[in-house]
Amino acid sequence: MKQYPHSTRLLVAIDCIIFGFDGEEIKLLVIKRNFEPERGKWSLMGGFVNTDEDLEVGAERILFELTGLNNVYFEQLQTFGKVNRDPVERTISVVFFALINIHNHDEESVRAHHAHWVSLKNIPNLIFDHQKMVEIAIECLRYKAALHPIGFELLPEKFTIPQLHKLYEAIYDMQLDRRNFSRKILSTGLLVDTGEKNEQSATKKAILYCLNKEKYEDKFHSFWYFMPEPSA
Amino acid sequence: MKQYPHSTRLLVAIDCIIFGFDGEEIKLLVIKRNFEPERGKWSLMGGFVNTDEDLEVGAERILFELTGLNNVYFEQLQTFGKVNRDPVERTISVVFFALINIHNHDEESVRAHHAHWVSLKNIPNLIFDHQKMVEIAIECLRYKAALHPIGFELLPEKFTIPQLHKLYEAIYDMQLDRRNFSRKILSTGLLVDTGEKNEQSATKKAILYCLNKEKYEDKFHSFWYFMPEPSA
DNA sequence: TTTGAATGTGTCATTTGGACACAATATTAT
DNA sequence: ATAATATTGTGTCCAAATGACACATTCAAA
Repeated sequence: MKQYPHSTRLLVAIDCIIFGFDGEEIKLLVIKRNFEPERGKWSLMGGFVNTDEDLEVGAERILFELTGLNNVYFEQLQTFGKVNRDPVERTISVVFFALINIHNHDEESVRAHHAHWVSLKNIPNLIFDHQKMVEIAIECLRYKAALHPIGFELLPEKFTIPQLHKLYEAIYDMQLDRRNFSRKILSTGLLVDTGEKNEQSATKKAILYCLNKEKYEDKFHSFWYFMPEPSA
Repeated sequence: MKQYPHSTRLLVAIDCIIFGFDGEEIKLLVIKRNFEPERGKWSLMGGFVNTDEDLEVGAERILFELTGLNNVYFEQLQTFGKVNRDPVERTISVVFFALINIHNHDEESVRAHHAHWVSLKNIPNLIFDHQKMVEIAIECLRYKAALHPIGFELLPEKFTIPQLHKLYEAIYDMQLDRRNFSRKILSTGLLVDTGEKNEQSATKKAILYCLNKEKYEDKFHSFWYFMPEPSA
């Protein structure tokens, strides 16, 4: 049913950038391709868009295929469309990035796809323009995490302030004063003391917090940096 | 030369959201379609991606076609790919948004395309999902303008602080204290006094400033809201 | 010359942010 | 037991930024 006869149709792919946090570093989930082209090389997880499939649905499908997870946080990053980005045939790639709790994913699927978590500081060479995609995704993560409380997507439901602190240090690859960070995070009112403590600690056990869902939804879309705070 | 034989190719379009500022309001440039489908309805300016054309090049082509302008600020917004967004045939649309000096564009081309500048507060019904695209573009504009000095793209090279003030009030649709705004803008060091004054004013003539190119490039990529300022 | 609107600059109280000290908690070594 | 050590929670201090607001200056038109 082609009704725009004079226009060319192009292959449309989806690539997924999947971030996790192991408690020390931000990690990226990449696969070792066992298919052509570029078999044996590292790449992002991806696939082609099905004819009857929304882009977001395609992204969910691909994320599920690799991680076995269904309700993960993801958003569209950008679309890459340089003419020669795929040497086989011109392909437009719509790129998504996802944040998952690294301990939740299905290790079986990951093994099946020859996937590995790699440190952002030590990313192997990736095929095509995947390197660039990751760069932009990191920048986007830094952006959003500075303005919206999305970092929590990388942590378990219950988490401690020191964990959160390490997470933000990892995202921005910089040292953040522990005490000022704590004050700032607590002042948002996003954190709720669960009454429990992190029993895993070898020293003083930190308080386990969870998110205040209401405030979370509220604050999610406010950013206000250059603009003044709405005074009511 | 199709070498991914089992995948379906899709139509890929580009749509452009073009913002301008008339001194009072942010305006959007929309066209009245004189072609099918939806002839006679309002829509964003767009076109299909050519086979041998990068996405950005396509966007430039479309922007030039409508405005006659070549070096305008634009960036990729997002890609829209709902299965039924175009009733004729499934079409993926990569959306760009551009900021132009409203007084620079080629009125001839604009007339030829039956295009009009409409106020953001009074946008006519647009075809397909173009309404949604515009919503997201406005949000994106607010985002970026809060964090990066992109507002200047909407003004002439030489501008006054009151103009800038009105621009930001228009972008955020809110009142901003004139004096605090002035202080904040001046403290960035981005503005250079040209020594000239706005002769058009009927009352006190405001100082005309231009951008400090160096600081502009410097500051363009810093955003720092949640994160502390780098202390050097 | 006066008037009125717009523009440039300044003041002040409050809040926020960065640097840093110290007390509390829990494990391990003595 | 007790001390030593590492980690966590909370507080203080000062400088800088922010929001609310006053006042003086400039220009065209009355």
